Amino acid sequence: MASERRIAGPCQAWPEDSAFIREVLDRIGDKWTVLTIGTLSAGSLRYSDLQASIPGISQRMLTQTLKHLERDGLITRTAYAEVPPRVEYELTDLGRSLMDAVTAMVGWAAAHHREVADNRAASELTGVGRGKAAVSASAG
Amino acid sequence: MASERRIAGPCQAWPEDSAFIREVLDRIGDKWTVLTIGTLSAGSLRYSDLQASIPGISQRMLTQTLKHLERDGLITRTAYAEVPPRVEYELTDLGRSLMDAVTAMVGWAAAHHREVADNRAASELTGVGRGKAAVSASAG
DNA sequence: CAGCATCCGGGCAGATACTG
DNA sequence: CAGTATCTGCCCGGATGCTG
Repeated sequence: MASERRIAGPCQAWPEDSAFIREVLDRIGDKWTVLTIGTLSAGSLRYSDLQASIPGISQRMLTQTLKHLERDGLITRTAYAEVPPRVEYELTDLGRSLMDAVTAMVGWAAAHHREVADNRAASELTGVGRGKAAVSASAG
Repeated sequence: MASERRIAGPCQAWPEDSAFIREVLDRIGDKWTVLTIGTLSAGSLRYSDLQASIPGISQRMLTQTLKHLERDGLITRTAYAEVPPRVEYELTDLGRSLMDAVTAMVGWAAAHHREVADNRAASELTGVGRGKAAVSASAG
């Protein structure tokens, strides 16, 4: 909604400022960012919950990811000055808007990662995309 | 279509195998991959055209990206054994299906990258997500 | 034209130890 | 519980030089 001013079809060259793609990729293209946003789609969660919900993540990466997301206004951080410290993270509207893209990505992954893995395995056998590729002879 | 068996809503924990997300992120989460797929959405293109269409890309990255995409069955590579060598790359159906996700991502980027940059600048001033964050005092 | 091989610097990201 | 700080290895990614 309210977006595709550019791209979205046949486009030979990028609008010279493909930098904003880099911007977004540096953010949502990150594995941990996607997982974090997806996890936060459930609603407000605290630090330890996030760490528990995202299997392989380290404190460093979780903290860093959360900070970046907060900096960019994708999530909010609420710290309660209690005796047992408690900090809750929640998606902002902007963060939720990003969820659409993330969901599309995750959806594609869920739907096609099998195919990809299959093609990958097949390529290993045939040697496609690996070393010298077979040349399709054609009229010259 | 035919995808969201999981996620797509309130999900506390990832299905233990968030590995497939890593899979997809390692692929389309890459800046050059996104740009390459987006560029190939125009149709069949040759190596030099791709390099010209993607401003900052190096031969190394272009070649690497193309190989990975070919390995995964997202694009096809057709080499013509002519005197002036010519190689054309084209998206497969699988590659085109990925375009939806990529488009969503790019669309979000185009629509909100301004907001993100804005929030980012504002955070720099207030110190949010940077060093010590202000603690919101609350009832215990 | 369409690649490949190599060197090399920078930042990403894990493990570990410590703090409020 | 919710982080911070540091050390370090690894891989990304650019620049260069060479081939078919």
